[in-house]
Amino acid sequence: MRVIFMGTPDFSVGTLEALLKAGHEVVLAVTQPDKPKGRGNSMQFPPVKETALLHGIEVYQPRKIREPECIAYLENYQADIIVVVAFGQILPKEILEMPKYGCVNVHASLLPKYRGAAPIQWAVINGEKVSGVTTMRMDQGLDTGDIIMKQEVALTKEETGGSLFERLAQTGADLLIRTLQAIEQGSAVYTPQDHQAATHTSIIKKQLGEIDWSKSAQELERLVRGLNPWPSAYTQLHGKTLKIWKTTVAESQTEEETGLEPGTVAAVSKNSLTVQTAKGRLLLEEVQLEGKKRMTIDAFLRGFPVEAGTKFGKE
RNA sequence: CGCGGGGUGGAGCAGUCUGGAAGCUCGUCGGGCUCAUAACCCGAAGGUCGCAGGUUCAAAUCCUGCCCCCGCAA
Repeated sequence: MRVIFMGTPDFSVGTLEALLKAGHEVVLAVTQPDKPKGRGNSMQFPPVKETALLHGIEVYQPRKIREPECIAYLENYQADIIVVVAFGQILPKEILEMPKYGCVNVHASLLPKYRGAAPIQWAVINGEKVSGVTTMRMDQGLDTGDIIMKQEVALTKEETGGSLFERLAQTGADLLIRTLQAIEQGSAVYTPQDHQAATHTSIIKKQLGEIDWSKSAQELERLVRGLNPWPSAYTQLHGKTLKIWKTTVAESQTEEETGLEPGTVAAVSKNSLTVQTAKGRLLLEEVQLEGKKRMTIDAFLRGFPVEAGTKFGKE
């Protein structure tokens, strides 16, 4: 099929490549404008642009896809279908109705659950056992279109936002190819969503990573996993930012909660550090002090001794 | 030129301001103790102090340029 692809981040790249591999004719890649990124604010291409250029696909980077001239521009390509994966802009009705087969979206959750911006991280943060990807025919609402296919993916105990991201990107790419096949053969079934059962996720802000020690150890352990590798969970130690990359919930919680304030270092040995939370204790296993590299807790403690009773968080 | 921290034996750090013998906590290797051990005791190896210039009797330390890593902000 003649396909226009819309997407921006790494998550979209797998699907774009799958489309090409499956022999579809990708006539245009639409992606967000280049933005200054990284240290020194150097300009960087969005991942989809990188990939498109690599395969000699034309790239289009409108600031506002809604503009009439942008819409007219897309018309020229006479695409059969538009595939949208994490594009980052809302498509107007004119575009949704433009291609013969409409616009198909790959969403990284089992709709109608986790509609919205960051379904992957939230699934991990909320401790879901199962998540997945859904393909749907887009309509004007946010992730409200009719479902075409779903594929479940089980989360592991050590799942991080990053690991699930990769797995769902791959799963999504496969599912999209199968979805296009079904559409082409006319066997696709469009099932309306159960809007009553819908849940929404909010966009992840960096501030979400600020550890609130008055939560339970289990919640915090999930938060750390969900926000790894981006934007990461963090707290403060002696006024410096300390990123927390990996933790485990301390096992034996039998001893009474000793009255330690949440955020207080409950125990230190030469290769472990245990912090009191509102409920249970958290073992820090991998951390990164501001300006330093990420390191295991024993390495960290060697060069930066921490005493029991030290408080984490803002003073 | 957005702001800031840093590069010191294999790991993590101190020392730099106030130039003048390479330090700390570990790891590694050898020996000892022990029923035993990741514990304890004794000893050893291992470093162009990121790179290149400069100042000086003398530079990890002061000056200049470059490379690399990282935190914040977007």
